[in-house]
Amino acid sequence: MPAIVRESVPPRWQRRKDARPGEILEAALDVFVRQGFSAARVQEVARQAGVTTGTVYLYFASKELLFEAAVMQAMDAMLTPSEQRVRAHQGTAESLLIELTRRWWKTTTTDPRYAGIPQLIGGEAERFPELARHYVTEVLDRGRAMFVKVLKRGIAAGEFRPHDVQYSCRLLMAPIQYAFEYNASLARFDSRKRFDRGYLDAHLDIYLRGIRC
Amino acid sequence: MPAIVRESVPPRWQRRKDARPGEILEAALDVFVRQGFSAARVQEVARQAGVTTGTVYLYFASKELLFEAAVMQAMDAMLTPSEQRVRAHQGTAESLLIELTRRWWKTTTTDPRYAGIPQLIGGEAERFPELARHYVTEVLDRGRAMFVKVLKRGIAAGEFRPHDVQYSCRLLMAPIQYAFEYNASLARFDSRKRFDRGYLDAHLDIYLRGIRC
Amino acid sequence: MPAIVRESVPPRWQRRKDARPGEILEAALDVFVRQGFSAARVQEVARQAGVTTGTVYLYFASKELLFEAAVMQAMDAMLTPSEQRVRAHQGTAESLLIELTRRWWKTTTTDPRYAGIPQLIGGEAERFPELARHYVTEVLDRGRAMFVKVLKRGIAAGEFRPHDVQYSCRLLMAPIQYAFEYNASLARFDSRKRFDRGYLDAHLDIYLRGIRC
Amino acid sequence: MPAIVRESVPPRWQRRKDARPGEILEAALDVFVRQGFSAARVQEVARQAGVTTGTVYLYFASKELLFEAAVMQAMDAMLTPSEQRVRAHQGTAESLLIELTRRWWKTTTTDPRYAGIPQLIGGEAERFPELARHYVTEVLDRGRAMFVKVLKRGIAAGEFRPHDVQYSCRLLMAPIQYAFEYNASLARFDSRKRFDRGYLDAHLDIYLRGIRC
DNA sequence: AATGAATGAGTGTTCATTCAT
DNA sequence: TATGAATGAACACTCATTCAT
Repeated sequence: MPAIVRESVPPRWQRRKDARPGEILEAALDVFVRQGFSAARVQEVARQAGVTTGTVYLYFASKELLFEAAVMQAMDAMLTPSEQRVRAHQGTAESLLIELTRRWWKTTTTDPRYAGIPQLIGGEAERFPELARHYVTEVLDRGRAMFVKVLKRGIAAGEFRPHDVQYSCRLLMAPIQYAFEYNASLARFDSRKRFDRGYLDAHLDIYLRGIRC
Repeated sequence: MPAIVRESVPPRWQRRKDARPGEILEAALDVFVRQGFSAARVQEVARQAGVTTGTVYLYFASKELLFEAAVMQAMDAMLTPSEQRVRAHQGTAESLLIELTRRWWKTTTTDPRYAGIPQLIGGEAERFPELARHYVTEVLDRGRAMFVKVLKRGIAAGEFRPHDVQYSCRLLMAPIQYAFEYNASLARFDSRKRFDRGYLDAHLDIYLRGIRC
Repeated sequence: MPAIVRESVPPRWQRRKDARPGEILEAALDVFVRQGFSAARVQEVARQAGVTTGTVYLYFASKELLFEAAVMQAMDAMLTPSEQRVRAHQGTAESLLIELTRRWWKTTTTDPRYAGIPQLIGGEAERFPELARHYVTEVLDRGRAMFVKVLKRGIAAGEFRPHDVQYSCRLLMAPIQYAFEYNASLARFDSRKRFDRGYLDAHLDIYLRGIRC
Repeated sequence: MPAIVRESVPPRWQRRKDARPGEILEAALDVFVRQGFSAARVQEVARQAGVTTGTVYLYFASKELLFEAAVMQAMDAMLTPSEQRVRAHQGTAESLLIELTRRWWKTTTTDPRYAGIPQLIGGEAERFPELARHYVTEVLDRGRAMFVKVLKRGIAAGEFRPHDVQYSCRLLMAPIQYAFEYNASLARFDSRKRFDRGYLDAHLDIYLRGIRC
């Protein structure tokens, strides 16, 4: 989801200059997504990063800070620079909506490393409220704002019938987000895996029919 | 002569063999949903159930079995008992769809104890695959089958345009399930809490327009 | 091993008049011999005695006292009234020695319930020194005294050559006691089980040749 | 100007990866022999080894495995390395028998650390059958085989009268093994401690007279 | 007397964190 | 920097003992 230029806020989860911290964060993200915060073992993170336990603590003062840093980095990576597309786009709102949605789907399913992040954040919201708040305000709200802009443009242009875009933007996003979560965790137990490309097409088909004039 | 005043010493414990398991399961569900399996403490479950740790192990042989029992019980309670409505219904497929959906929404939001279960199951799918499989086959698949039946009936009756109901049933359910998960975890960090009744109405509005002939 | 009339010493390990305590003690002995004191479970004792846990504590104030009572009772039962035979015997010392030894062997192997007691006492000597002392003074020393008496008589009669009977009595008993312990624990892992009747005969044969004039 | 005095702060711990396992095993053996498996506390083992509980688990995955390792090591150390003496010996079978027996006695009483092992193994045979089997086949059977060889040689040479050496080898060993066990546990409650060097001499005296031609 | 559900102190074990090397 | 052996606090689980029934 979108984002433009990030102001240099120096938060707790600072990244060092070297490559090491990055490798550790990548490994951490993987382990945390698969196991959750509590079940994840720092040693396992170290092993996957190809370092020893002590090294992890050389860069991150605690497991909690490692978690925060890993998730923050992942969230940053989720903020795709799609907002520029919104400004630059010349065609209909509908075509833009389709393009943005397809790109989102493609990005996430191509690199599924981050598909489990939202579920992880939701699951650890009790213990890491700051992270949850960050996700809601910096990732979700920004994505919503982008879609809201397009939906409003479509209404203004007479493409879409007038309606509460706060709801419709959520209804555009929810099936996609649900699909990502499902594919990341439960899909493997489902014999009828239907959260595929056809699912997205069906979604856009029904959804767009539903909001057109 | 004053009667001897018996100071009512409350007994150190009560003997309630039949009630205990249920109370423990209820407490366990609450704790597990909030903290996840690993972060949850058996002692905390015991405390919430009003017993000591040992008592928990009197009824459940291990933390894992306690978890499974709690989630299983909750899943059973989630099983939509609406299938009879589908058989009995006389009106249009659309009206039935609306009724079923509204009932589902109402049940879950009225008794929000179970709203976090799917997220919990998804988060622990790696560690409890059996539970995940059970959820997919016994809860999700049955719910899907119910909606599929109504959608097919609607298509047959000419209410809905022909389409792949495997997708449309998922698209009917996904926004609702996503809303439940969101409300159970992230909503509290969202200043614009819009996964409310209006959201459901908007969903039905857009969705039904989208599949009508 | 021998003993005559026991003076009525009222020790901690008092037996109640009922049958219950006896059944519990019997079960306790069995469990303690098989598992040792620490590994034994009071519940298991109760189960084998056909009562519930609480009942055990109705008769024995603690697991330790139960253990002491069980072992004491068993020791009492090991004290066979053979000393009378020593006094009454008319034949040679050798024939008496053979008779006493065979009787001891027969008694213990016929009713192997008590074969494991000495090993149990030895294993728990650290924790139950009183019991160990009792075994040494009341069981072992008495048995030794009996055999010493016969050996001395044999020497006096010119049957056996003069020697230190403190040693020879121990050397008469040791192979037998070792055989009991072995048969009670390790024999089952031994493919060549040779601590049988032939072993006893060989013992008497070699031993008697060794002490004869 | 006085040199700065460095107060020698002792390090919180030493890093001794190679030495640790051995030290822990030694401590473990001591504790297990004295208390038995169940009564022994891992913490006590750690304390005696001069480490913390966690360190024990760094080298041994569980209390059971620690037990097995400790007993196994001790058993290996018990394996009579006397077999070469049997092959090399030039004198009479009797003199060899005496030499082997005296050496066995001396070794065990000089380093009495291992005197309690057989009793420990016997006591835990129910819980650790593998260990018991190993003891019987690798320690007892090998010791027996050694003595059997010498006894047969003696019979062939006309030193000993013909007899079943399976029994006589056991009768040679049993009084010694019993003495070890006794000295390791009950001897301290015995006012007449006679399982001493004189006991061994008496044993050899009687036994050899018993099997000579 | 008898029961067995409930207790709670204690034990084995894990793992985030530290620090001697 | 980097290591990984060592720590110790915390947790799951057990079981002797109690006591309401």
